[in-house]
Formats: sequence, C-alpha cells, structure tokens
Amino acid sequence: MLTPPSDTHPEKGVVTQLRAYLAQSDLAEDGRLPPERELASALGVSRAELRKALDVLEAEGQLWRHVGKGTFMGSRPLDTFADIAALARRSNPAEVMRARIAMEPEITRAAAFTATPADISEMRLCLARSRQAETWRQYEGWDTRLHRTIAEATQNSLLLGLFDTLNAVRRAVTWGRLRSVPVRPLPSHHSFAEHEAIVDAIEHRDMAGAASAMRAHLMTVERKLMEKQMRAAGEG
Amino acid sequence: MLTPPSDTHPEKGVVTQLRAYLAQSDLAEDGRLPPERELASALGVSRAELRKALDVLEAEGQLWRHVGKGTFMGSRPLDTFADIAALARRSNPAEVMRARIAMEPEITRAAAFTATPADISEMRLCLARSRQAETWRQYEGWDTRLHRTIAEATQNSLLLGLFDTLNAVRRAVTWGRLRSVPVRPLPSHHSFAEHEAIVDAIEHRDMAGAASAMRAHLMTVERKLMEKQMRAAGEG
DNA sequence: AATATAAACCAAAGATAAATTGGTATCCAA
DNA sequence: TTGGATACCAATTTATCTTTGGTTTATATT
Repeated sequence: MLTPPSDTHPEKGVVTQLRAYLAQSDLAEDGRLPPERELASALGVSRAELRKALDVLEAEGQLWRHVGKGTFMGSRPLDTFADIAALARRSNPAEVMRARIAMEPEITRAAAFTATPADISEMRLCLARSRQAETWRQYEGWDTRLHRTIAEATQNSLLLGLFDTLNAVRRAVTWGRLRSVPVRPLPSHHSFAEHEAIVDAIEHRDMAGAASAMRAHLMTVERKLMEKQMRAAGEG
Repeated sequence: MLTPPSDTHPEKGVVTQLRAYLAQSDLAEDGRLPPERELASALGVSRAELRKALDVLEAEGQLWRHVGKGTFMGSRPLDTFADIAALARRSNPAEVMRARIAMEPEITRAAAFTATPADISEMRLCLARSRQAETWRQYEGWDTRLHRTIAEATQNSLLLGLFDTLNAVRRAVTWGRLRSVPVRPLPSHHSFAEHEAIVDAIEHRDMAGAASAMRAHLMTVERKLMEKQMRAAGEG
C-alpha cells in the first residue's frame, strides 16, 4: 500500500480512458470500433492492457466481441440461425415433425380463407397425380407440391417463405433409416384420404376443419415414422 | 424439299443424341450435367447447336439452367426466398401480423408443454422489466425478448429458427406511419395484462389457454395497428 | 441470302487465396 | 510476480481467380 493508487491500478485508468474515447469518437453505423492493435497504439497502451479494459466493458454488457469480426458497442445481437444448413445441422426428424404440426395446420386454416378457385383446382391436380404415382419418388414430388400449393393459397409471401424454410430444412435433415423404401405407394396409403379431407375443407371455407384435418394428417405421418423407427430399432 | 430430312433438321438429331446421352450417362447426385463447352465437344457438335437442343429440353421441363451454376436434370427447385431482405421487400405489416397470428399461438402452445422453470422465470423477468420501461424503445426490447424466450422454451431449434426469421422480417419491414411515437408506455397498456395471461397459462401447462392467450394478444396488437392507420388516414 | 461456326465478351456464381481480427501462449525484462 | 512485446491460432472477412450459362460479332459455308 505504499505505491500511489494511480500507478498500482493503471488498468482502471485505461478503462476510463477507453470510456472517454468511446464517448467522443463517433463509431460506424454498426457500432464497430477499431481493431485492438490499432486502438492500443492510438491510446498509447499495450494490447494486453487494452484487452483488460475491454474485458471490463464486455462484462458490463457495454460491448461485445467476436473473433474475426471485431468489437462492437451495444448488446450482442440475438444469433438468428436463419441459415438452412445450420438449422438442419442442429435439428432432427422429431423436431421437424413437431414444427410441421405447429405450423402447417395454421397455414391451412389461413388458406381456407384466402384460397382462389385456381388454387383449389391445382390442389386437386396434385391429389390426382399423387394417386397415379408409379414410384415413391414421384409420389413425394406431388405430395410436396400439394403442401406448397396450400401455403401459396394463403396469399401471404411471408408465410410462404417460412413454409419454404421449414421445407428446406426437412429435406436437408438427416433421416437415416427412417427413409422409405422406393416401392410404389399402395392405393390404401393413409395420405390419400387425409389429403382429400384437407382440400375438401379448404374448398368449403371450413377454416377449423381444414386446420384439424391437416393436424390429423401430420400426426399420422409422425406416428408412422415412429413406428418405423421402433421396427428398425427392434431389427438392429 | 429437295435435301434429305436428316440434313435439313440437324438440330432434331442433336436433341435425340442428347436424350440418348442423358439416358445412358449417370449424372452426379444433384443431376448436374457437364458444362456446355465440354458437352458440345464430347458430342461432336458446336456449342450453338447444343444450346438449341438444350433449349428444347428446357422448354419440355426436362432440365433447367442457371448462369454460373450449370445445367441440371429434373424440374427447377422451387425458389425458396428464405432471404430476410427479399422477404421484407415483398411483405408488408398486414402480412407480418397475419403470420404472427398464425405462428406464435402454436409456438406458445408447444412452449406450455416443454418450458422449464428457468424459462418461466426468465419470462417473468421480461414482464417485470417491460413494466419498468422508461422509454418505448426499452419496452420494445423486453417485449421482443419475452416473445423470443417463449420460442426458446419450445426446446425446438427449428421452431426457434422460424420464429427468428419471422422476427427479422418484422424488424426489416417498412412500417411507415404505423410506427409508435417514442413516449413512455402507460401502465394501462393492454399488453401488460395480456403478456401476464400468456405466461400464467404456460406456467400452468395450459396448452390451449396459452395458445388462445397469445392469439388474443396478437389480435389486439393488430387491431390497435389498424385503428392507428385509420386515424392517420383521416388526418392526411 | 441464309445459316452455321468459331471466337470473344459479359455477368452471375463458385472456389480459392490472402488479409484481418479476437483469443492465447511464450519469452523476456523489470 | 507482473507487465509488455512477440508469435501463433482459428474464425471471419475480403479480394482474386475460375467456371458457367447467356449474348454478341465476325467469318465462313452453302
């Protein structure tokens, strides 16, 4: 306790010096401040010392840092992983199904209110083509198109965009053994009747009915998927 | 009509030659076929002639092309405008509100099933802070965080990603005169009680109640927005 | 005159290399 | 032991080059 306070705690001085700098200097639009090396020499302190001061301000929540990006004023922006690939990497089939069950019934409800006759006739076309499908791959194509036509029928580009994102993640997610074998879908396939019920409800402007029909359909899909998973686990 | 048919319509021959090539050659996983310059020399025809044949197949929908990418078999993938900026450009406040009303109640329903006590206490924190907000900007911050905490509570990274996308578009969309003036929100602000009802329902694991409380809240927000629009139109 | 061919050029998209930046370890001196 | 300078690392961005479908132009060819 012999040395003067101003010298025993020089880093505090750096903190106040840094605060003054940030207060007077008008930063860029994104609040980015100069790289550590520049700032250190500009303030006439060592980089290590500057970093200590930055640590303090970061702990206070006044700024945030990221390697390769830089140091920024304000609070860290919420990391919105809107990237399809990143989403697919973090997600899994169960999450995809729960998300579909949450989103698509409400999209269907909205579509029942806004669908045009042209939309509905395209849905019917998809239904017919999916019945005639020779391969499972063809069936999947018409099934996907039916669901997207319903999303288009909402006349809401934002809902359509969200649906597309969900769909892209669904395609990108790793399904492993859950994938179906490439045999032709049987006429008794559960989806046929369920799809028809959905389109019927949309055509009758039955919003509640359309939503619940879509929900029932997706829950059946989820159940079939889980049953398949159980069988696969039993075999292995 | 003096020249033999096989010479007067050489491009038809190229089309069939191309069809044969596509049938026998097994393309890459993504259905991409070699660049035009290679393919032309491989088939022994000029690039212009090959392009005519490709035009035919493209018109038939057998393949699709894109500058810088290449030429691909099959139907063009649906252009998924997952890009935030593009979505915001095509959308508008009305669409954003309808999308929120479609999505967020179902997210809330899921959250009521999966939320942890930690999630719920964070929601309560957001509620308290939003009540203490000194400025409208601060209130918005806590309001946004409350809604995102609910989305996080679903424990579904895909649903959270979709919510983030929706939220990003909401921030990016041009609201024009609908934007609120920066005065302090009054204690009687409708959102306070509505937010509380939502969190209460989540805490009691009342899925239906949570969904309907969120729906009621968002519909109030939408109604207030439209009323404001009406007043603005009357003034102008 | 009409058409095909070759070459050159363009803009979009992808692939690769180089530079930047926050984070960390090491060595030296006070 | 502490502080400072240096070197190095991995994440990220930026710049550069290459590839690719689309277009134009000049030149043969018939």
